Amino acid sequence: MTNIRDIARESGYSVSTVSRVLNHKKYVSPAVRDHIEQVMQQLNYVPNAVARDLSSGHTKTIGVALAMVAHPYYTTLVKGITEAAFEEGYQVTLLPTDYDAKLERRYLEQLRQHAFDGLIFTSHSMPISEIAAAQAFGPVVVCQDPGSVTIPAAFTDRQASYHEAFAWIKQAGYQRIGLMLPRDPKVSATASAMVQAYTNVIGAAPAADLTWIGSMAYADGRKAGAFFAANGADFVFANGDDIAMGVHDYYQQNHLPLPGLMGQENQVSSALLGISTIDHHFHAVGRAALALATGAKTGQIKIASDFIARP
Amino acid sequence: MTNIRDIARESGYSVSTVSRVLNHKKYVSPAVRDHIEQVMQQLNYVPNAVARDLSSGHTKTIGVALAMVAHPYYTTLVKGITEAAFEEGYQVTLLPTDYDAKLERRYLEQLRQHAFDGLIFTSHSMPISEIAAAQAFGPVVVCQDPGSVTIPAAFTDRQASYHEAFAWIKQAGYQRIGLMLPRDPKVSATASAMVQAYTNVIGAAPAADLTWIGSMAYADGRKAGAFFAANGADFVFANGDDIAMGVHDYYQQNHLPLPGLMGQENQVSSALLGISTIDHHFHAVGRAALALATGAKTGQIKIASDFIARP
DNA sequence: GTAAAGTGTGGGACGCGTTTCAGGTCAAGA
DNA sequence: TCTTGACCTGAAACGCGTCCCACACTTTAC
Repeated sequence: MTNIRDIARESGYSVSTVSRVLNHKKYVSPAVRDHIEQVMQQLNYVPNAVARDLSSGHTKTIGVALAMVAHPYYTTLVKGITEAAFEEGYQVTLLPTDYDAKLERRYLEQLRQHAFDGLIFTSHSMPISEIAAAQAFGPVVVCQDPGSVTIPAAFTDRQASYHEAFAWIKQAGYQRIGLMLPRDPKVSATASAMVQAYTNVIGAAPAADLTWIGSMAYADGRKAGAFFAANGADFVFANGDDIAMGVHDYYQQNHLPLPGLMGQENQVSSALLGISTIDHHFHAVGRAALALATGAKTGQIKIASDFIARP
Repeated sequence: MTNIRDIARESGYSVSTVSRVLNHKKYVSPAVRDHIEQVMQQLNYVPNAVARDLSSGHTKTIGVALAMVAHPYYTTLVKGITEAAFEEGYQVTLLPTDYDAKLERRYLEQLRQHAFDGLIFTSHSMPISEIAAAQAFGPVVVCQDPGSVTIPAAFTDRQASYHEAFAWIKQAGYQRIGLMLPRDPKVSATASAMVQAYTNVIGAAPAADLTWIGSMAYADGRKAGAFFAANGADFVFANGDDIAMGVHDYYQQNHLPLPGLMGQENQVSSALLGISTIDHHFHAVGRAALALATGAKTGQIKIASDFIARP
């Protein structure tokens, strides 16, 4: 591999001048520029990206920690992040966590080692306080409401739309309202937000026989369908449109009368089923998160979510 | 930022010894090791990842060029890639192309500059011959059948399942079989494979009034539905389950008699509609592509796809 | 006419870890 | 006793650009 010093020697100019040519800077006479460019061509010279990063002190890369790679929540978020990153000249590195705090810590350590310029946690299993402490290593962004913890965050304001959604359910006269949560509300901010809204609006916390914990995809919806059917739910509020569809299918295939249904994420499936859903605008959240990670914006960015009622 | 030389000076040992401690190498006496570790602790030392990459000559990063970030084909592929990468100690950087050959070239240039150790094209708009030529820059992998071009490739053997699918359609007695293609078959290998199978099995190339070009997602399916309804198709073979669902919805909402339908990708939606589909096993393709990009495997890896018939 | 400003180049330090090679010590085996 | 080899440590080169500073010369500007 030929390097910048080879070019300098071969062309008869200094490394500084070659560097100037390389970076299209001023103060190089046209003749010299041409000559050096020719030599670079001849020696098939390519500047080394890693050396550049080392020298410049940044990588123009943002790490994105995500629990699941192929899941609509993460996919949409990543799309927003990637899109904004591209516009800003950053690249995005995917860091799978599988909800493992150990892995999350490993990625924070990488941030500390300057492997990337910033780190976005699309979800996190570590305590938020620990993540906040890691800001000493570099820009860290979370995608959930950090509460009183001081840390850059981009997230949807779920409460407003959750309240709206439950009010809608209540008004429709449903009595036994089932709730599907992605994970235990003790560890999942999303789940606890749903429980809280349920409790506030309906007037009581969801009963155990109306609460399903651990739903990520369609197949979970089918399993949950059996659970809710057995427990006589007349409404099921799922944590995703595909999941709601799973519930729907269970009832239908077993020729049971369908309960009321509501999903989240505003995917194709809820439109198909004609059920209500909530659009959390994760794409916008992703864009905001990227802006925070690069330092283009600071503080906390709350994005409104929309309750989409369908009769 | 304190560096390895600071540690050497402060501890009274040489840089080499500190490096040995850092990398848990043999030939450091326990006492010295302890002492140096203590100094590193005190000075809050963290090795610089970029300097390491520069020195070691690799980044342990694989670039993944993809046309669309939030699309089931790419998502599934990326999941397979990421999963395998994690196991092998590699990281994955997402490189959005939006089907733009210019961007693809830019990423090849980055490979040349050693920004990553390998590059996977999940799809490509550049001519394959040009990509093959770029192998001089480093490992480049494509995810489509490269034909006679010599380049590492991981892809699904679509022909077998496409043939099976069309044979199934033919046997069912359909006469006006509509075909939905993601892009122009002149530029898309996937599209041309579909056209070829259609032609072989049905006995004639798909007519213009039965061919829809440019379908990526559900919404395109709805548009195509109008097209096929107007042209009297009695069957529609879509290039995705969600797309097929779009077609289905168009017919249903306009109270038209449903045509036969078939999708691809074996997603939730085809199961819901009870229509046939093809599972291309993109997850496995992704894993194979990663193995090729790291050099763990070589050559071309063809993965069988499955035709899933549903009455 | 002379100071100020702009232009063109080079030297060399800096960012930072890895690795090769040399030199020295000490104990086990012949 | 001599050899061999494992063990410990250091000097310095290497991977490769970037950037500040100095120096020299040429234009403007007043």
